[in-house]
Amino acid sequence: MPDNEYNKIPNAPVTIQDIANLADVSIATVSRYLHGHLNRMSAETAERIGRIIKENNYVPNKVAQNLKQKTSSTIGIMVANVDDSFSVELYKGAEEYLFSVGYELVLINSNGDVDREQQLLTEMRNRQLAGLLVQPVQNKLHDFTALKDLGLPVMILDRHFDEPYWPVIESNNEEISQQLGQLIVDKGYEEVIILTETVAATTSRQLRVKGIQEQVEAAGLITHIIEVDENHFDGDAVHNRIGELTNHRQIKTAIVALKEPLLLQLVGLKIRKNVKYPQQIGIVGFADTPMINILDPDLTLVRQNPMEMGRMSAKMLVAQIKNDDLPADIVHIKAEIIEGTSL
Amino acid sequence: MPDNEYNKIPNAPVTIQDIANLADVSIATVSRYLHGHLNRMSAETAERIGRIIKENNYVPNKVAQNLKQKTSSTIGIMVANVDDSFSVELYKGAEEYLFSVGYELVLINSNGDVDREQQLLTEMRNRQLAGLLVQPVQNKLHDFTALKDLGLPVMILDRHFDEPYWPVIESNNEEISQQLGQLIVDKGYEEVIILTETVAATTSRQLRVKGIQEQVEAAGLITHIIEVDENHFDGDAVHNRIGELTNHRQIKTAIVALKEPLLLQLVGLKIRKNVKYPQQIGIVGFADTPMINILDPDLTLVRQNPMEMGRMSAKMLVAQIKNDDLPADIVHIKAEIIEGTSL
DNA sequence: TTGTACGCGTTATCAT
DNA sequence: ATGATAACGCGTACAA
Repeated sequence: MPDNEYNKIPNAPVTIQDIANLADVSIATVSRYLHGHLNRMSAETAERIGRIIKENNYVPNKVAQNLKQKTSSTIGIMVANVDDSFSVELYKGAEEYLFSVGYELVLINSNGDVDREQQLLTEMRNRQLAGLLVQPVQNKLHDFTALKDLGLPVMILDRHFDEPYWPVIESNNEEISQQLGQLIVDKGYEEVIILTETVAATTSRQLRVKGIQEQVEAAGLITHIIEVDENHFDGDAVHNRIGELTNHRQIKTAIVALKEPLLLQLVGLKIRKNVKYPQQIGIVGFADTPMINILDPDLTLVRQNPMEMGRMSAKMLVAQIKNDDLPADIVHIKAEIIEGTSL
Repeated sequence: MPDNEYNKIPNAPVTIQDIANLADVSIATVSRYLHGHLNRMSAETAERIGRIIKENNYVPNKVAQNLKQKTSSTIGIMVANVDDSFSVELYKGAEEYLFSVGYELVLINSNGDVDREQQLLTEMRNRQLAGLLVQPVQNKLHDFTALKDLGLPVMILDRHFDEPYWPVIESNNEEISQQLGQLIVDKGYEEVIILTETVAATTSRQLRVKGIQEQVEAAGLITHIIEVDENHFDGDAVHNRIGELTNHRQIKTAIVALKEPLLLQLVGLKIRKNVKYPQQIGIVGFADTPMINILDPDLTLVRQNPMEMGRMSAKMLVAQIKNDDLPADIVHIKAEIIEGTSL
């Protein structure tokens, strides 16, 4: 049975061979056309091939291309928590860029779970990825040996390891925290309470605490840290603890939430306990979605730029893929302080 | 140059051929092993192949598999808005299932934009997808002819078209809205205000309005509809409009927000305007994230189950892919009313 | 300017 | 019980 356009089953995808047959040239010529090597054929053939491709709206089979070129066009982004808008913004920024340059982006959710992250990393080899963006849950390079062994191009987002290996994209956590500390000092606060999850767990928290403390303690203020578990937030306990540190002594205090959900909790607390700011208590926090402003347009916020982080990391990843080198650098994306009246 | 294990470049992926060489069998035998046809070889060879596969931790190249089998193992999910937690939950449910059965899921964001959705649909053929989950922005089948022509397995999520074509997964919008209407009646409200974006735009809004109105008007209550644009929400205007419809006439009124962001706006409004419920004004709304409860634990909510919707749609999509048929059905996933004290 | 033929890693048919 | 081999759709030396 001859292999031409007359014996195709209906709706079967049209291949480069089909186009070649219809245009009465070889697949090599069609392939050249597809890759823009128009100078290697006559103007007429080029026109003819182009027309026939349009008519049959042929599009090359990416799977075959990938097999031939030993690459895949899909990139993975392993985020710490899809429920967190920060992670979603990382994704959006990366997706926008990658889509524009012909990659697809697969979202992988480690869900803030160390074990799940570990498992996904080992399963990584099954997926056929060209590269990986990671917002890690763990912070030791050692935990990522599975990934190292893969020899895959990688970018680290939002956090960094004890030991540099892959390039990193982060917010300027320390710098912006220093600015925040200075702002608190300038506003005449006398004490600072930092509300956060376990500080030791991530580098970003460490840097934020460090930045604030440095600046604030240089001005002679006292800082307290309240460590909580976001998933088991005990509003009353926190409220009492804050009470101990403030009311009883009539001291003008700034409360800093290092993460959006905690800021949200804080706002909820403020509403229920009917706290007024900023005469006595000032509130400020890290938040990345406009949503929280719907609720309280007056909040003073530190806003990061996760979308830009995603975009930048995607660009650098593609550069890595193309050059196949590993520039172990750190790029800082600037955060900004949006002043409301809550601080 | 002989093609065996001795001339491999370091770190090159190990192939079925490599395993065959090492095990001193043909690739056919290895392939049989991989597909579990252990009865078609001696126990010793099976053991040997298995061991060598482990030792070299070989894993089959999915790209090659896909090329051979004329399928890809990636599925797309085109959501209306990644900033909306509902869409994210759809994704999560689908991903969880698909991952477990060996597919990867690519998230595509139409961003609530009709033009972008249209463009993505036409570009769909470039991506090599096994199937597509769609949470449509448009509601006319006609707008999806590009997709129809592709002959791709498709599931429609959260909304449905004027004309059935692909199977649909939805919340039981009408039913749950009737229950909500009944609850409002039972609680002794005298009027109902529905806060929503343009009703005509999506079927789910139509069904919700219909369900509420049916039940409530059967009991003789009056309903008002306030249509707003989520992206240009004018709190004062809405507050004034509500004022016109309520305070001035001292009527016990229930306000229903058909969508989480609107409920959030409503709560923000309530806080700023210092409204008390439910003596005079009752508030209830559709919301799918626990987040809103952080803010106000007392809210009465209608909670859908988008994660289950995602999971179910993924299952049905895979079934479609395997059978290659199109059961144009509608599956309803139950929503539930979570009673707080705000209504 | 254009065509032939091989290989990418698998699967599956047909031999032996 | 096992092996040789032809596809899958594409890219690209190498020829012509």
